[in-house]
Amino acid sequence: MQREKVKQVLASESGREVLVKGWVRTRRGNKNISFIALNDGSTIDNIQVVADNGSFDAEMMKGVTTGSAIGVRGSLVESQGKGQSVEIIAGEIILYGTADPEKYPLQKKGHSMEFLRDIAHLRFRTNTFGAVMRIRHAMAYAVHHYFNTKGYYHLHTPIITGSDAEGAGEMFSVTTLDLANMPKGKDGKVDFSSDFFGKHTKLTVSGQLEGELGALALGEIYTFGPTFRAENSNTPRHLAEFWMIEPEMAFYDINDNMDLAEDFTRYLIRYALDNCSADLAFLNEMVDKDLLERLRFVADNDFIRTTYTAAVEILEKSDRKWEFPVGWGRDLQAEHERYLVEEHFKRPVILTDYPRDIKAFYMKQNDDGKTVRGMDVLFPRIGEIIGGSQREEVMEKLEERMEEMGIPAEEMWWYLDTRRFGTAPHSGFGLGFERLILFVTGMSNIRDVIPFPRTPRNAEF
RNA sequence: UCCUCAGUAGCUCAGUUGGUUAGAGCGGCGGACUGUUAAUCCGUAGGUCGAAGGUUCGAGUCCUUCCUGAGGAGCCA
Repeated sequence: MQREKVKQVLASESGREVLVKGWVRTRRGNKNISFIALNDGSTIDNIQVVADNGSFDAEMMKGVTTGSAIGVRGSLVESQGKGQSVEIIAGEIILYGTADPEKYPLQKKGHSMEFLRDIAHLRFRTNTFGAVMRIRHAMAYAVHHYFNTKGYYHLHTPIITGSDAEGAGEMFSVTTLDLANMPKGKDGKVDFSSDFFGKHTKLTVSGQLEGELGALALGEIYTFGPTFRAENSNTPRHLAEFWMIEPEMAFYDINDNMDLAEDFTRYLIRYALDNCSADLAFLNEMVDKDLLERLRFVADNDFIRTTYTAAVEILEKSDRKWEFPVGWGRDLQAEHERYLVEEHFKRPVILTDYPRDIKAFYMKQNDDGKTVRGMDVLFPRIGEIIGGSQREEVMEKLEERMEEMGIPAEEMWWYLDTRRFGTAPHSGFGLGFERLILFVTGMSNIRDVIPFPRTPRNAEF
């Protein structure tokens, strides 16, 4: 007999034999009858299995407890009780694996997110993490679908890089040298010439620079891969290992870039609303009562687009007391961004044209000599979800900026070659995948939207 | 990394100005109930009070250091 997924069984007509396999969420009942809520991960909903205890081996039935894995063959019938439309009257129960109730850490009752983080290997078996992981999958699929439909190519940029100049944060070193006995050069520094790659290599902090190389030949590309930042960040919005989506497009200026960023994020949110309704309904009920309303609002309304300079004026005119000073040339603090998004505009905001001195070397300089064509997309609750820019395509200006900021041009010869040979206007951005999932699920800590979070002092599992 | 708060049973927490034998709910276990929905009811076991020092006749409670976690800030996606 063919096994069916709970999702299909729940959606199907009663009056037939079915076979399901999954994990027991709860078991209720008395001496004579058992009600088993069975979940197989295909949907947040459980199927109720009704078992006449007398018809089954008593020793086997003792093993059917919360967390155990079972298979059930039986007839699908209209439920006599309330709370579900159909249920399975068990004809045969196969006990695959028991879960000692005295030791199994998951209970019928809710657990704190902190506790579940300590048992991240088992937390997939909770309603919340099942929902989050199904949504995470749907969002990853939607990313690829979106770009494929638009003619973008998925480019696999390297995880291991020899470049020192990505400039997006502290990096993890990658080496096969003996850590207890590192070879030293005459200057006392580590000599990497005998290392695996013959040079000092690190884990990537961004695929952007390589992405630009692809875009300036293939037209439109995107990356979607892991990214590593060795920053000692302890916040609900940062991970040391996270996934980032970085589209890069030839012949796109900053306005085209903004159009894409907005269309892309609103598409993803609409996709979740259209395809993850059961999981979102659960999260809306149990995690964040405003979730669905917020998602619909963002999907249905245009983002505000304004400049850094205009934003500073808004902040200066407000009668709010700022913990950090506001002024042209200063970077916006979290409190400033939150005010703009959550109180002043009350919707997502795209800020552009930042002072050049607070942004990266590769951003295109404006004619005013003061600002660059960078853009940040700011979302309610989570702040910066996207950072991007039009890239500087003029060789002389790029070299000048690198010189000013101490970026070694000789190590970046391959990057500069794209400006040397057939340079063209181009743009791109980075979307933090986990921050997107945070927004879409209504979860409050980024460690709870990735299966196995890597944060300072934590690489368990 | 900085600031604030927290760490007591498997989980979530209470524990008074320092005072006898450290409590509750849930979960587990045993029992009752022929249709339950986080079932209900009765009973029961379960503790190195984060760690190490210190103050005191006496420390879960006060002090010091450290560890761990959370929230805020910075870095950013």
